Amino acid sequence: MYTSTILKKVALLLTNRGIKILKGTGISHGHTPFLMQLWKKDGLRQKDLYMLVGVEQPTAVRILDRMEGDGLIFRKPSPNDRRASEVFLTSKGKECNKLVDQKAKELNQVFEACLTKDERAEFDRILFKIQDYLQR
Amino acid sequence: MYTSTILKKVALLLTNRGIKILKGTGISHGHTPFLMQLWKKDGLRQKDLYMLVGVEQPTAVRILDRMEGDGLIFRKPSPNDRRASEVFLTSKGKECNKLVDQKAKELNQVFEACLTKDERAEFDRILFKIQDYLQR
DNA sequence: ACCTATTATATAGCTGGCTATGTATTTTTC
DNA sequence: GAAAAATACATAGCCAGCTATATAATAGGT
Repeated sequence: MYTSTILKKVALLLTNRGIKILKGTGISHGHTPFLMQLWKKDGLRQKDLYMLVGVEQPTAVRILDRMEGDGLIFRKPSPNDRRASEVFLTSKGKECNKLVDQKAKELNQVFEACLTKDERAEFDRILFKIQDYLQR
Repeated sequence: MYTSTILKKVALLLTNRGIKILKGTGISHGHTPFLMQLWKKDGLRQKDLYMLVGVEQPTAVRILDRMEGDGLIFRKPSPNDRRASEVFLTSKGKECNKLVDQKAKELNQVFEACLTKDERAEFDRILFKIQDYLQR
């Protein structure tokens, strides 16, 4: 059994659990990494956003389109660069902060439920190591 | 930073690397887990296949449709149950065994390149533990 | 034997990942 | 300063995940 196979399977199981946890909130699991970045710093450009989130530009465009349609964000043309648009949270986008963070913590409790503290620390450390290598 | 976030990000990076590695082979990354099961045991029912692969039934149907279109597999109505179809490898599907396994090994070398043997063993062990928990 | 429930596959339609390409606006280079 | 290169975003179209639902066949209960 290849490590990449099991890793992808676990990621899929986690994603599906995350979807279930978010059901009924009106927030999609694809929105959450964008929301998290915007809660940290509002008014980012699309480019900054998709670099931080780690997806390609057209993926971000479509997710932001839906988030805009759902009333979570709005785009404003950048005053400095007419090619660029800046992304801002609506009040709805700001207010769901606590709810979504609670749901994210709930998902993350999977690890607390099945791993020891040492295992979690080691797991995180190894994941970052792999990420660094793959993004070298 | 949540463990689930970094785990999903690493899985995405790995998936994309796998896609690059498979480019030019005519095999899609979604096909490989199905091929691997069929190399072990040919003539499985669709149901057995998607259970083993760990995806939902409609996901499997569509991937098998494409694999059939690509000449990797064919479906045969089950003699025992007229609802079911059994999935068989074509000669093309059988012959790509070595190539695809080599590509899978190549992808898996990511882990050998950035982790020690002990880290790999620990990482696998933890992944299986999480998988067991999520599939409880 | 029939009617119901279950099962196996297929279809429709959503989300989120990608590459390739288009369009408008900088930025760079000469 | 004009042409070329680069950049920011949008669009088109593919793949792979999902849920909900349809269809056909089998299995079960009375």
